[in-house]
Amino acid sequence: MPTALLWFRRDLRLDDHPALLAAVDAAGPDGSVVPVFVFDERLYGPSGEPRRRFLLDCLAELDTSSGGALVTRTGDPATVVPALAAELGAVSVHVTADAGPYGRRRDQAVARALGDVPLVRTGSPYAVAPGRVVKRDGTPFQVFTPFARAWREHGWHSPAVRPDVVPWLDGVRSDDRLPRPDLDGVQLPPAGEAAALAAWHRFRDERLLGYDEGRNTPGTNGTSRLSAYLKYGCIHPRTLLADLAAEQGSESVRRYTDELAWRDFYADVLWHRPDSAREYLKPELQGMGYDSGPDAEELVHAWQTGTTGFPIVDAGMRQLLGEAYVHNRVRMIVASFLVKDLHQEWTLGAKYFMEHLVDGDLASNNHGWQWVAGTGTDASPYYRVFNPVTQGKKFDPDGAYVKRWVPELRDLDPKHVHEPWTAPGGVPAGYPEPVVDHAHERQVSLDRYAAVRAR
DNA sequence: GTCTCATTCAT
DNA sequence: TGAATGAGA
Repeated sequence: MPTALLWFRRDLRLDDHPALLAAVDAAGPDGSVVPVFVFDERLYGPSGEPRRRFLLDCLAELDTSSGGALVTRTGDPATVVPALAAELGAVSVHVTADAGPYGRRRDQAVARALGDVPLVRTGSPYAVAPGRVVKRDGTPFQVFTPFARAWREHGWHSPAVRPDVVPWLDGVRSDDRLPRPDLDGVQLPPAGEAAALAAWHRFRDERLLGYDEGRNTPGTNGTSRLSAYLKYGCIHPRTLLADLAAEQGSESVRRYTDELAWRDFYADVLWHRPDSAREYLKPELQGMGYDSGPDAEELVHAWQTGTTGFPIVDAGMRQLLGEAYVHNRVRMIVASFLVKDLHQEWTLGAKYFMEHLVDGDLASNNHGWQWVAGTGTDASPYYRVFNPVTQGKKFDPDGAYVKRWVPELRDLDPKHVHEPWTAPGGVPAGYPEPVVDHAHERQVSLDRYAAVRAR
């Protein structure tokens, strides 16, 4: 009666799950599979309450779909996993490979601590496992477009077929449950695999063909909203790509595929440069002049709370606090504002995002911030400074997004909503005047950039 | 084969 | 500006 352990991490689903198939296979016809999740303070601690809550809810769903068999334990995986394996006399421990810097170290430690019981890594959270797509000379890509071309050429497996029956072993003891964070009104997406599939099907059937247009207007429901599900592996990108294959030819499908390629690209960059989540990929920009002191702290606070007086920035930051999510276009705008207008290091914004986002993913988030800051791998011919007013007018022309999140501006005519200081009655009561002069701060940033480049 | 250069292109 | 690529030295 062999027992195989299936250790879930960022793969909280049963569909398209190669490691699950490997576990079922290892257990054999008479054996059983024990699903386990380990709460690791190193990951759970810094997650922030929205992700902790979402994770707990995903695990509850996973427990239900595995017939109540899910075992949860708390502690250092290098201790907890071998202890459970010994307790059950497990023949092997199965995981989806983790490509992150901490996950790789952790898995090495667990594999070592398991001794004779093999830690079997099957599959990855990506369409193409990080490290696989390389240039002809074998070195990694540093620019997205050539990476995406090679990534498409490389291709990916079809989704793994869900097993008809999994011989889950019931009744294994779990540690005490962790408290479910009370988020005080934050609206999270419904958790779990079934919700992820439903969200995907709705997007695919109703909005995918309008994605090319819709993805840039935060006031409309134009994006897939799958990021939190992808983060926790409630759905695998291959499942999405398999469906997309049926709809080739449209610009929207190509665009959406590109977004999945960005996710793989950033995971690939992190794979090759494990320090790039914290360290500047262009180290020279670390020496730029950044602001500090009480005034700077007050400006950062205005950014964090959505009270900068720039409507699109405030709307974005309030969406972050209200939904633990921000529309992608707006992420770039608020990030640019913190780095270029408030002269803060990208690391400060990346950290704040990671504390509040339900979809917070180290590779996508931190490299996205580096992209905006101009410190990333992406070679840009100019120093990007987003203009919050122009961006607002362009991507939220009727002000629907701003008005949803900034009620103080609801009565403004669309032509004033992105620059309320031009409204006939001035800035509406209760809404702040702009905390900085964008034209001035833009110049300051450009000057500091020129200074650091001249060195 | 390997280096050098011109061309292309960047959400 | 600089990465990627392919042609030519």
